[in-house]
Amino acid sequence: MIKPTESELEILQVLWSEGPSTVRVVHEKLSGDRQKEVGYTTTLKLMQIMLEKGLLLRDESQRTHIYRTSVEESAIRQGLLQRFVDTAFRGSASQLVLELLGQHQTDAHELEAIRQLIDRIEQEGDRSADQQK
Amino acid sequence: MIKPTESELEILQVLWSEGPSTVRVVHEKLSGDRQKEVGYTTTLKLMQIMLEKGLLLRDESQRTHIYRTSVEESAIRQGLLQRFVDTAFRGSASQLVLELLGQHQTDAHELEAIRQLIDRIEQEGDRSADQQK
DNA sequence: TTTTTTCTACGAAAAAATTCGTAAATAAGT
DNA sequence: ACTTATTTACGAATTTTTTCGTAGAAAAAA
Repeated sequence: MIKPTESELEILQVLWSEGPSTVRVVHEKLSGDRQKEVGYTTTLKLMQIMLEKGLLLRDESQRTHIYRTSVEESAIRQGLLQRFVDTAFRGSASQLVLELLGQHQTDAHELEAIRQLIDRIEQEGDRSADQQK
Repeated sequence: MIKPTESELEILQVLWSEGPSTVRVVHEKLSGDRQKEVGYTTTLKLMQIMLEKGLLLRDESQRTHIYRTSVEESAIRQGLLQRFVDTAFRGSASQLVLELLGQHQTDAHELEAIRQLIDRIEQEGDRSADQQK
């Protein structure tokens, strides 16, 4: 399974939100947003490694290369999430949500959107026998 | 902030679910559950390090020491979750929930538990809201 | 043109995390 | 008693991740 490291994930985040970018742009975004203050070549090196790993692709037609992600954000997220639920919450999704909604004041609209999603999922699954305890 | 590594977290999980245990017990649990096959002294060393860090406590009154966690599971979970939401979902809790529910792995029980949780939160925010949909 | 800046490549150092071997002490088994 | 097994302590090797320095090419600025 694809498992980006923490630093790699930060870079992926930037590329997902900014689209294909140069090392310079990514580096400055990281320096700005976060309290992540590292040298330029550090970011460069990381992105080169990610290229080797196949996590990124790049356009080398210009001297200044342009990198883009090779993986779907949702695919990575799913993998990370699955792993996270397993390791941090022993597989209990509801426990995770409980914790999450407990600490953030998720606003009413989002809450409602989530509830509707649950309704939809439950309906879809209803054709198979109910599993209620 | 407390930040256990992945291996440390696995050990914490065992101790949270099994209660105070010896290295032997933890080690065997890890060997069994997972495809985590390491030597006994590796587990021992890890737990000793965790002791130094203050992540664990131990009873040394017997030769075979008994370790227990010094931190609340929920406290660790909160920290991990906060970090996870930030790094993997750029801080969007609702996005995380949506992704989570999108995965079909979430079974009916979990879904229902989450829905009830949301109902409860919505009620707290607005007491005159519908109870049922 | 000459100088300065910007970029990539590359190697390797530094830091963090994981792994294990060995020795000494205690306990258990025969 | 004596042999084997279990446990801790400790140091260090290994692996993974992160960091950066240096060199050379290309571009931009002066």
